[in-house]
Amino acid sequence: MARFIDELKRTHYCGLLREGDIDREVVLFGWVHARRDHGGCIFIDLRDREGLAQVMFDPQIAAQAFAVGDQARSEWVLGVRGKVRDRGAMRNPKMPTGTVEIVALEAVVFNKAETPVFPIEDDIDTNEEKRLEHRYLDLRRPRLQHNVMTRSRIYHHTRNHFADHGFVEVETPIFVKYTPGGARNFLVPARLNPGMFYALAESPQLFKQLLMVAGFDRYIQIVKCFRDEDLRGDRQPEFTQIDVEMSFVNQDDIFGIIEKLVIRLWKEIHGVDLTQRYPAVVGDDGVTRHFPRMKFDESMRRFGNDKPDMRFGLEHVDLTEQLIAHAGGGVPMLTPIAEKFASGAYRRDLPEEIFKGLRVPAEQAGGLSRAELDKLEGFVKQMGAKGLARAKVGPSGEWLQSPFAKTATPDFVKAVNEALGAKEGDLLLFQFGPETAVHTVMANLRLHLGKKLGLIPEVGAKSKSHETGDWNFLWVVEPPLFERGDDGKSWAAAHHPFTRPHDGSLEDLEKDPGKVLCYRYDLVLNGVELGGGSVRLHDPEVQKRVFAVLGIDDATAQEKFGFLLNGLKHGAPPHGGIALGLDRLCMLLTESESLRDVIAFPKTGKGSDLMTGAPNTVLPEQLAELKVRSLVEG
RNA sequence: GGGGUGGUAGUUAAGUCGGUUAUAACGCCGGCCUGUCACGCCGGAGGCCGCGGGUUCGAGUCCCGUCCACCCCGCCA
Repeated sequence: MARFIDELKRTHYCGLLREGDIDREVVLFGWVHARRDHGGCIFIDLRDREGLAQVMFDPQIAAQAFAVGDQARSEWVLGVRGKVRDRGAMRNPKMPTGTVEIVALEAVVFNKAETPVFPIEDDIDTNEEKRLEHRYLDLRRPRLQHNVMTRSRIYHHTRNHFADHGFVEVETPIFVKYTPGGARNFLVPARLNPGMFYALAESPQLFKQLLMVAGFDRYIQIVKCFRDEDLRGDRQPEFTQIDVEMSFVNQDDIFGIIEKLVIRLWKEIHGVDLTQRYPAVVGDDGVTRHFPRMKFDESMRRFGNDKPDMRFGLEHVDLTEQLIAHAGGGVPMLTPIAEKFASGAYRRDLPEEIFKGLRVPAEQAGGLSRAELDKLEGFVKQMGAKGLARAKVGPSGEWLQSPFAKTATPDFVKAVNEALGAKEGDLLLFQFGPETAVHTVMANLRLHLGKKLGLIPEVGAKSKSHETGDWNFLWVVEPPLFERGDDGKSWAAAHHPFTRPHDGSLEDLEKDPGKVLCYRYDLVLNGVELGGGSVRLHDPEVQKRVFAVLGIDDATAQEKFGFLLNGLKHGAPPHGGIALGLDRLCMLLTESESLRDVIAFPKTGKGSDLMTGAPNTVLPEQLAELKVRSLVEG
């Protein structure tokens, strides 16, 4: 074996051999991808991270090499010295290296391998469970190799981009002080301080603000974050953010640097020039903008969430005004809501209950059978909806097959039809009740219908979205600063309490907290939240007023966030920042269906690592050393 | 925390109304084959039917519980 590696160094990656290498003597190292034995001669497709190359073993040419090829099996690790030759008429147009093959002159078995649990190729239908158990095999598959290497290039371009713009990369602690609010924290027992715990940082939020106070001016970090919440296909307990903070900037400045990064990444990774779709627009204020912006309020009204997928229609229409104007329109289910508005119990500008409709145009609605409509009702019920009122629009605009049809007044029907733009054959779907519930149901219903009706391009390797340029970016801006607390009466910070209120909203802080907007923003791509951030509150007076609304007194604020507040008192520059979800960015750039496909060693929906077996129980002695007792029976 | 789907050979699946020896494809092993590239031909091995209880003369199949994975809601920036 000493000859290979010590004397014979690799000269080429298998997957990169081309016609230009013909007649060269090469040394290749790789895995046996496939072996075809013809008795006299043997073909082996040798695989490395760059791809496959066909190696031909001929006993007439090299008996020693042939013996290796004869013995070799799937996934054995080989070294081959050989000569590249033209395959002539025998070329394989399906392979990038298909015009050439390597005639083996000398070969070595570095290692044998057990029969692989599943084939090392794309488009396998093996359970994800099996794939995660043997992740080292899964990662050998070309698609995951590509994803992991693409991710590496994303790190590289991201760091270069920020370095080019004068950003300083700083590491912040992972073991941090527990701060209340937001996501649940993972806790780490502090052995040197019995009974005490560190929290794993859910983000470097407070530290990056303090780096601004420290004067670093522009901060970047590609950083792991930890949140102990329930998981999804697009959520992991540990994930990576591109974390950014800048001093002496406004919202436009932050958008500018992020838009440039995104444009650069799409150019470098996909070769797509996003500026064709999103050319620079210089506003009256002299600021250059690329991506469109939408106010939070408009997004909720039209799409029911703050991350609209604008690649298709099926927008929502708020019909609460029509409901009020027609006193419930004769529909018993709707009348109580109208009465609440009439009596003044509900405000029109901040309604507690609303009535929304969604129109499925006739050409798409025709494809939905009665049974499928009933299934839709099941779909919304699993999200807590009481039902899914619907109506088919008749020739004269009348409602058919509808629970509202019997009693709805003609004027109300007409008003609703007009608001929705309803035409004959259209299907109308309605939802009414508490605002947040209606929005959740309608937003999910819209996405569900979009997929079902084929209005959203398929995600995955077969997707052509990077070719057709269906990359739909959007900034969602100006959300409310506060939302109702769990009790429905108090106020809680919608983002975090250090977000700067909108200039025009300051007078509402005490009068009408629900109306206060703020400098917070999310970057959305094709309905996926890529990241978000805010301009921070650096005025101690306004900060005090915000805490007052939240019911946090000075002592409590000091106890919870003392270190940040102290920092802000010592000369804090105006600052703001953003964090982009790197995993999601990779997912979209590699057009993967799951976050797990862009993370080398991901965890399952219960947060376990099927390969290593984490988390696991520990010995009583280990707990004792940490002064921790488990409540679970061993 | 709630709902849905699934777990049978190494892998992916079939398995009817509860009834003889649990099927198939791919993979694997052996033999043959010098131009294959989804190589081909002949032969063969391979099973705790997720786990634990129950019903029954008899359970892969029915019932109860439990574990695991995936998807959705809640939760989560």
